[in-house]
Amino acid sequence: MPNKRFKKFLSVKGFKFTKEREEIFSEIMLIEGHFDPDELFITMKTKGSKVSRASIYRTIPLLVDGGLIEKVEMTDRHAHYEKKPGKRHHDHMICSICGKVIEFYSPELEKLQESICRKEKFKALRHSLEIMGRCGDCG
Amino acid sequence: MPNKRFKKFLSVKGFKFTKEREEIFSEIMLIEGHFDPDELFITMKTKGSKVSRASIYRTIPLLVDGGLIEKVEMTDRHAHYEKKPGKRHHDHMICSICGKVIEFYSPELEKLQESICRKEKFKALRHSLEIMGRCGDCG
DNA sequence: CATTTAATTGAGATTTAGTCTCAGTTTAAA
DNA sequence: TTTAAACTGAGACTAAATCTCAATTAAATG
Ligand SMILES: [Mn+2]
Ligand SMILES: [Mn+2]
Ligand SMILES: [Zn+2]
Ligand SMILES: [Zn+2]
Repeated sequence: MPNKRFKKFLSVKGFKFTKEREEIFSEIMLIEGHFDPDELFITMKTKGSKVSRASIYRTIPLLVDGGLIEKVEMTDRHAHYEKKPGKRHHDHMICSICGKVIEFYSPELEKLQESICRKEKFKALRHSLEIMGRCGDCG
Repeated sequence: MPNKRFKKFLSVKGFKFTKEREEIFSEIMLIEGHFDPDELFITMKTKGSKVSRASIYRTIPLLVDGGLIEKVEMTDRHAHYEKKPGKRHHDHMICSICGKVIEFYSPELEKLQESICRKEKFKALRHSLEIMGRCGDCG
């Protein structure tokens, strides 16, 4: 389970493996698709969790650093994340009419980006590509 | 001057060409590189402008819609923009160590994106690609 | 197991980017 | 001109994210 990876990451970094962090982490692992910290907080609270909003906002960057989730930074005013393993990297098309999000992955595009970075002597760690426009349904 | 383009855009959309909008627009055109709305407000205020923060926040989306500026949405907590004409579209590599921003433009990459969108029946209007990592200087 | 200490927590205050309200003003078309 | 709709500024408001600090807890050490 990815639980092991999280535990490992924490100990390597000298952070503690607390029940709050575990709870937050495993709740996130249940989520299919995007989530935002506050909606996660509400969900957990509804389920009876005592974990605070502060702990959620503190744990999320740890998970990002540990490579377990990634920021997808939607068009909205607040940050969105999604878990990384289980779903390989992909980019987004976002319809500005209906809000639909089309996930896509193009190996050619990824390759091309890598070669561009190489040319600039830039060591890419992650990237975010969002294409805004109108989806097929919205003409 | 791009001023004409802005005026045209406003009249086509049925919006009014006010002195506030003109002032904001021409101030932006003076800026080389990125800016954020609040720093623009301070700059203008310092120069003696009476334009309100609200008008700045109201005018910026108009300029984006009109294709005169674009959101670059930096890693920060608030939005950044930059003027579009004079400088053709480009994407960004951002060094997470020193913060350096490398602007690049790859016609191949743009072409590839277009063809991917066509495949999804998605009509792309704009996009933002940010590659995070470490620049040459930062190893 | 008991001790110790630095990390972590929750509650709520604080910050701040961005939006909204509304009465008064301005634009531009007629 | 006149007129109607668009626009403005001041400041209230919203909400995402961060911070504060006293109390708690993980986990290393003996
Ligand atoms: Mn990609
Ligand atoms: Mn591009
Ligand atoms: Zn759509
Ligand atoms: Zn650097």
